[in-house]
Amino acid sequence: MVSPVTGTKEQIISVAERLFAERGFAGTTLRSVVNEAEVNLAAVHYHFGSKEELFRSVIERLARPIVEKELELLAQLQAGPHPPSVEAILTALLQPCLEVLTRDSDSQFIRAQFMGRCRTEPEPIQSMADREFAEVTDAFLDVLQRILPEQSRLQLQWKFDLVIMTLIRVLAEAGKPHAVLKGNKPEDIRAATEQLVKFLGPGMRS
Amino acid sequence: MVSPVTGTKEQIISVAERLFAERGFAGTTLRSVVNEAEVNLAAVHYHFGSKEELFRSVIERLARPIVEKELELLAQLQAGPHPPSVEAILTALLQPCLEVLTRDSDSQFIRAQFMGRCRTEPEPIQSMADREFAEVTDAFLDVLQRILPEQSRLQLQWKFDLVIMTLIRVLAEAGKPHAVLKGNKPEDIRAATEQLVKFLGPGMRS
DNA sequence: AAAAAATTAAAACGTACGTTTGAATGTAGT
DNA sequence: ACTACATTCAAACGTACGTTTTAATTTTTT
Repeated sequence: MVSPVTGTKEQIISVAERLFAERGFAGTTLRSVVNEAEVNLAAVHYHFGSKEELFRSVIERLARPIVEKELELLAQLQAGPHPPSVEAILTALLQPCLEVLTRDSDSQFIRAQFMGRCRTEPEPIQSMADREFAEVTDAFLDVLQRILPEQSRLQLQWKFDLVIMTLIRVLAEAGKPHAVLKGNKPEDIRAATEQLVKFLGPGMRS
Repeated sequence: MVSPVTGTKEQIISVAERLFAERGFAGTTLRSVVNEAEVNLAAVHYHFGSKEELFRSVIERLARPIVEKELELLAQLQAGPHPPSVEAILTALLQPCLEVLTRDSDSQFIRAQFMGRCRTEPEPIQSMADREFAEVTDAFLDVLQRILPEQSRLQLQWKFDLVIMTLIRVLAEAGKPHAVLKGNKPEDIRAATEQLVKFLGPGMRS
């Protein structure tokens, strides 16, 4: 080993995350990944087996901390004495994403753009991401259903879906001139979360 | 000519629209387009010059009727004696899209998915679509600014962007089990528009 | 009907893709 | 030091891509 800042495997995942985010699955070549990662082409298949499995690895590394944080916040809300407000639930959903997805990114909001890709890529890519977030999706829908019993499950489902889509758009546009999310400083994240909750909260109640 | 239902050029655009929508720009091969369109491979470069120009042609055919309809509805609103409500503006924005994008599609909601692609493809694809809708975007922002003067232009811009993103998501998911938009019948479109306006209207006012 | 222009057709161009191979190198464990 | 294993490397594999070329064919014009 010459002196990679981190291991080959992590290096590949990091570069792949950015390129997949910018150019999509089909638009990203393994050769461009290994060039930027400064590793050998064959290393991808040695460590991951295929391009598709590399994509799955990127999803997993990204999703795990978000899912855990969201489930934790949701559990806290449910443990409280009073049923949580719509706004509190939305905050528990949006905050971890905004935090995790904008953290530790040397350049820009790569992880956010990557998340967006996951929802627009053709199968079987899309299902990979859905599966990774299925647990937290169900949990949130259950809580929402409890405090909004007058709305049908169907309504809650498409509204939740639109909330996620909004979040992803916000993240994908983060840092751009007229974006909600200006930067990745804690105050930026708090401000953006607050604005988004105000934007989405009323519609959630129908 | 053996017996193409319509001209070669239109045939190519129609198939390309669907495949671009399903697989994205990079994920769609010209060979798959000409196979399904039952035309010769060279016809693409004869009629369009390149893959990129083919994509532009798809955008143009799709955007023109929507832009015209939206500008017309907006002009009607402004011509009225009273300043229009947020809800009326949202309806003028959403209705034409829902109508045009779900009309005449033999199979499913292809045009809608295609619109979504335009916003997530890498440059220069994304700018192509932006340019095509720039006029109507500016017009809507101006009207919104007039009736919501207490909000900054910046706020209105990102909110408008989120509305468009929501619309695209609704269209992309149209027809699926838990979608807002159930089908392409007039009553389905009216119902979906109404639900969306209720969902987005309050947030628009902040 | 002949000439001109527009369109379609088949084949090949060079390039780049994901993947595989087999040898070279590094890293433990004994 | 030797063995066993894990990792890296350069090179090549077959395939498919966007594009070009040249000729055949159809359509339009005169």
